[in-house]
This record gives sequence, structure tokens and C-alpha cells, in this order.
Amino acid sequence: MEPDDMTLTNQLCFSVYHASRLFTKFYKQALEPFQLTYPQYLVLLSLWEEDRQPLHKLGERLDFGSNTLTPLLKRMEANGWLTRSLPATDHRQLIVSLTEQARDAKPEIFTAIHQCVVQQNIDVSKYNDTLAMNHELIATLQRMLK
Amino acid sequence: MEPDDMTLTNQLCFSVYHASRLFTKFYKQALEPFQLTYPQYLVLLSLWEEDRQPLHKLGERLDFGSNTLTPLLKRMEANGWLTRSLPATDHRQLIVSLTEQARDAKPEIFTAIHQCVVQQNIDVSKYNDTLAMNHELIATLQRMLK
DNA sequence: GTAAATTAAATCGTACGCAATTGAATTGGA
DNA sequence: TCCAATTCAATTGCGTACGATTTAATTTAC
Repeated sequence: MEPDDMTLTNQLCFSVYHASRLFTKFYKQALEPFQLTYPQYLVLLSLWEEDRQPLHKLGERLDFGSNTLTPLLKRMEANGWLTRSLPATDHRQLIVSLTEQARDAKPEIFTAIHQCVVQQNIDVSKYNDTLAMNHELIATLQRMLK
Repeated sequence: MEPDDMTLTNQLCFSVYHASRLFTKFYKQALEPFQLTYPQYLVLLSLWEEDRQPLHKLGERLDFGSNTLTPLLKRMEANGWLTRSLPATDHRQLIVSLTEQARDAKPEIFTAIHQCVVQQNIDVSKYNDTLAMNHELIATLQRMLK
């Protein structure tokens, strides 16, 4: 590794960190009317794909622990997005299910985000390569942290 | 915008968000022995480049407000990394200066991070394109949020 | 059948991020 | 000169992130 590689590593990490904060801020604009935060929206995305997941499975998909999810899910339950229930078969688990409000709101929320993207005239397809590279970076980082 | 673009936007945001959290975790391994967090390390990086910056200039570079920096800088001062002082000319500003400890520790800290990268056999130069793409993404997001 | 190991959610403590407000210091225009 | 506008840092409040521990339920090994 050359001396410069230290700078590259630093810059790469900061660029990802910076982009993440800006992206979250962008989503915030669209999600605020729904009283949703970005991590809460991620939970909805996962449940829209597959309803009635146990907490640990949600955590696996989003890479969150129960220390993050437990209070987050309680807030979402308080806002009427989901219900938390114990299955009869295993009282250790906690099943998270969407409310009707959450199922119904999906198109409206997608439209709100869509609007924000369209307003800015973003060519989303341009970012296919960026997505692929991020996936590779994530895989590398996961190997590093194992 | 095609229907699929919604999915792409969602995936792109999540990939950046996920990568950022993993990268921070990676740096944490190297920084923990120094009692430094990643955002605190960013402050050191900026001050190593230019010592004695006012708080708002640090904030501009790192995209942090005083609500984030004020407590963070107090913690760093408590740990002996920097000093906070009011310039005689303008009592509104707060000048942040490195301590000798912070100036001396730079090579040691860089070595610690370097070690983590080398141990994992990462080809850092591979990520030049990713960095460039992230810069473009950041520029787009900044335009969108203006 | 029961004690030990495992699994799962919750709790605790610390440190960000950030919108919004406050309050002190400085500047600039009438 | 004097006061209104501006510029800063600090404060407040809320919601993540996450390491570490705790507590409860279930599995397993014997």
C-alpha cells in the first residue's frame, strides 16, 4: 500500500459517510409528511416485501440489532404503522405486522419520493454502476469485519 | 421515470447508508485504542491539514452544525486532543487548536488504520472509481437539497 | 426429566445528527 | 451614534446506532 492509499481510504470513507447523510436528508423531505424517518421507512420497505416478520429477521435484512429496532418499532407502533405480537409457538420472538394504514399508504409514499426525484430532474438510471460498486464495497467491508 | 427507478433509488440510498455504517465500524476498530470515534477522527483530519480553525469553518468542511460540533469538541477537549479558545478580535467565534498530543499521534493513528487495511489485503486503488462516483452523487444530492 | 447451552428481545449507556430556538457579540445603515 | 440586522456558538429535544449486559423462553444433551 502506497502512502497515498491512506488518503484514498480516508476520502472513500468520508464520501460514503457524507453521501449517506445527504441521501437521508433528501428522503426526509418526502417522508416528513407521513411522520416517518428514513430507518422507519426501511422497515416499511422490508415489510411491504414480506409481512409478519420476526424482529431478528428484520434486523438481519437491515443490519440492525434489537437495541436499535425495539425502540424504533415501538415508535412506529405508536404512530399506527405496525403491530407487535408474540406468536403462540415461541414466546421469545416478536412478530412485526403491517397495519392497514401501512399497506394502504405504500403508493402515496412512493409517489411522494418519486415527486422529489422528478422535481430535481435526476437521471436515476445513471447510478446503476454506483449501486453495483457500492454492493462490492459492502461485500468487502463485511469480509473485513467478520 | 420508470417504475423500476423507484426501486433503484431505494436501493442506491440503502447501499450508501449500509456502506457508511460498515465503514464507520471498520474505522472504529482502529480508532478505539485512541479513544476516538469516527466523527472525532474527521475533526483531527481537518485540523491536521489546517490547525486553529473556527468552529463554523470545521462545520463547513465536514457538513456539521454547531449542534453536533459543540458537544463533540468538548469531549475531544476532555480527552486532550484539542483546546477551545475565544479570539480577542471576535468573541462570537471559537477557535479550535490541536494539542501536542494530537499533533504527535498522527503517524501512530495512520499506522493503526493502515494496519487494519493491510491485514485484510484490500486493494484500495480499486476504489478510485467508486470515490469519483460518490463525489458526483454528493454533488447531485447537494443540488437537490439546495 | 432436568440442567446447561442457545436463542431472542429488551435494557442501559454513550455518542452522534439535526431541526429549531436562544442568546451573545458584532456590524452596518440611517 | 444607535439600533436593527446579522453572525456565531450553545442549547434543547428527538431519533437513531451500537457495544455490552440482562432476562426470559426454548432446545439440547445427558
